[in-house]
Amino acid sequence: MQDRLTTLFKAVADPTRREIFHALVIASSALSITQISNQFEMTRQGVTKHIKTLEDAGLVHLDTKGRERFCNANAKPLKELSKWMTFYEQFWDNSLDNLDHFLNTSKDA
Amino acid sequence: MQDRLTTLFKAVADPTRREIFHALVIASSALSITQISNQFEMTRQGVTKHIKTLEDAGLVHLDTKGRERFCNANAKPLKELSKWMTFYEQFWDNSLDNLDHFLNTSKDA
DNA sequence: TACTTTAGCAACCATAAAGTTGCATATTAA
DNA sequence: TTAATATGCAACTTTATGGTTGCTAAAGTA
Repeated sequence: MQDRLTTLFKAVADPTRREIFHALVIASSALSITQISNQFEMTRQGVTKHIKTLEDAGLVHLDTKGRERFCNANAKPLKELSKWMTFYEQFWDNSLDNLDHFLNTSKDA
Repeated sequence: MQDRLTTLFKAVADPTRREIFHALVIASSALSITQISNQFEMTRQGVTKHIKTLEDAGLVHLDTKGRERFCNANAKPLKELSKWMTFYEQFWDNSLDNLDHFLNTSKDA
């Protein structure tokens, strides 16, 4: 369907999803779908969809206990985004001389 | 309309846009819209739209010369994404102990 | 057993997004 | 001045996306 990087970037491109993810990261314990829903002005089903997207991206892990599903954040996949950006870091501060730097640092690699 | 982080993440969440951006970053000189279009199996208008999105995110700078518009990549805005991720780095390798680390590093801030 | 809570699933809606075609316009070349 | 090139703009199509409502089922509780 779509590559991992795209899945990850899209998951995080939605502001609501970033909020949910953040809430889970700083939560003192795993939160159920309903608990998360209560923190947002949105239906439970809406939250469920976002959780699914985050889960697909590997940013959330679900743990079913009885009738509840507890969500845990997993920040690890963000490493992949960070890694993608690494290449462009060399161009951050010399946007006008992209070529030179690129050639100098990669031609003999 | 939407916050900067969202604009940025969305710009970069599209694989075609990442390709265009990459092509511009490693290009030896600014490329015109037509020149970029020739590198992609897409109409010129399609590319124009992507360029517009990248421009809105600040990742591309346009420079009109005569009837042509030359595009330059600007990687600087990626810093903002990187900055966003910084907070979550502390959770990369201890996804199960999010709370503890968070409390230890931010409670007295 | 009856009631309540947690959640999934499906259908639906509105809007955004990716990409297209067609046409008008400005600039450059012949 | 005529032709060719580079582009923008607008309209349109298709498919995703964010969100909703309504219903069903499973798991606890009284």
